[in-house]
Amino acid sequence: MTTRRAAQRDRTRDDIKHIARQQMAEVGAAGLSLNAIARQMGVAVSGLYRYYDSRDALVTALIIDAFHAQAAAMQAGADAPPRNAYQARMMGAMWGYRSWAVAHPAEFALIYGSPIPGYVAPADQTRPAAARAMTVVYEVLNEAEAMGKLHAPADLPMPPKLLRETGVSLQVAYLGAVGWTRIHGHVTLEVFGHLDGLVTDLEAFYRAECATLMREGGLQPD
Amino acid sequence: MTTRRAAQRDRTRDDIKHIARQQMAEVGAAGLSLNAIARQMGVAVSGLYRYYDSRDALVTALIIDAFHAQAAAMQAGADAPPRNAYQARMMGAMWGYRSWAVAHPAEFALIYGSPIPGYVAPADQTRPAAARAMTVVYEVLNEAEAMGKLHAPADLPMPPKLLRETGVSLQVAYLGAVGWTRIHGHVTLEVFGHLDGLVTDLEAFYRAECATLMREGGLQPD
DNA sequence: CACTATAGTGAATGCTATACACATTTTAGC
DNA sequence: GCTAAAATGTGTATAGCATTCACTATAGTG
Repeated sequence: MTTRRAAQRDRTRDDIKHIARQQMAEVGAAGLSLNAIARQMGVAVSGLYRYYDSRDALVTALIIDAFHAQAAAMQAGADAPPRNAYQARMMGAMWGYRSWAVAHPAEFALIYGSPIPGYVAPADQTRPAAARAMTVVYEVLNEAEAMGKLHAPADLPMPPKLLRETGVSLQVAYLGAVGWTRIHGHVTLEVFGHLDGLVTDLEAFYRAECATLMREGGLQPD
Repeated sequence: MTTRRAAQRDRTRDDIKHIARQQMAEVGAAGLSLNAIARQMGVAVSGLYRYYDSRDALVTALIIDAFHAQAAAMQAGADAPPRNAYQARMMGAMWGYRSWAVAHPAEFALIYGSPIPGYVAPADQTRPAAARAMTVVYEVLNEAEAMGKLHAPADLPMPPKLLRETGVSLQVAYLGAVGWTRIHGHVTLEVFGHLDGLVTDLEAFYRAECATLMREGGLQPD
């Protein structure tokens, strides 16, 4: 129950992650090097293994952090407008998704880019973190739906397990999935630089797509 | 002007790329290893440098091939229906985009996933290859527009340079960009496994999104 | 047929992750 | 306050990686 040493330990683990994020920003997610981290920390590389079992374990920790960070950005965006301004809240969440991504391209690449060579994410740890983002959206949509402000066309069946476990309606699940794919398409192309020269004003373009999406979902302007 | 030796050389280069693609399918794009390729070819790794200046040079070649392969898949999809069945041709191109991606996930990751650590693509070589896919779409949309079958809302300015260089109209450029972001969002999430459990029937879901897109663009059923 | 350009080899360099044995420091129990 | 245990950190060793270079064997060309 001692916390003197445990606290120190946590601090070191955070230091490692912090430097790792820094390096990712420079050299990219897959270029993460324990040696480089140790060098910057002024410590022997073998010592890092006291804090993370392997490079993969560190990557997993970074992935989970990244999912949480993005979800937090979305939550903040969704919480800013008044409670009953559903469209503004949705817009806030979607804007948070993109803002976080363009501000943290390497961490975005880590969670949504190509999988790292030998690495396989331990689903039991990363899945819950990944689900948090969707939860933010579901929350807003649920409330809008309860107020009768949502009229999305859901002409396709959705996974029963998803509906059961999240408790959302068919239309909420459908709109969530459609919304995510659209939003994500723009964001991932923008972050990886594939929209350069194709679009004039990336922010305006994104906003327009979000507006279209909400119109389609029957979410009226507040 | 001899071609005896040159042909042999080209054949070997293709062999290398072939094995590289094979390995990418197993270990992922960033996990590509010259050593592993040489081992499988039963040759000394240093010998590979006679054919590609570096690992990056090989990667560049694979990227260009991948862009062309996907564009070819789209072209084939667009060419299958009758010339004046514009909606079917668009659908064919979009279906080709996704089909190629799910059939070649590693190569898809190579061109649209997170950038490889130290690697920077030589834009002068990869850009033209990357643009080919969009050209396929532009071609169909141009013809549909000329026939008065396209009514896309283009409420945003598009890059003048793009319009000038491709010769497409504002609405075609706009619909192309919107379409790509949507399509790509679904495909990239599907290929990287992020839609598992979120969507019941991935193909039906994709088709529905494509249909929505074309309806929005004013492309009538043929 | 003889010459030469090329293909291919093996060794060397300097990265990387990881494992292990050892030394040092810090904490906990008495 | 002292001692035993636990945790931290180091140095070394192994194995895999990309890349360079000097060298040899060979195949294509004139």
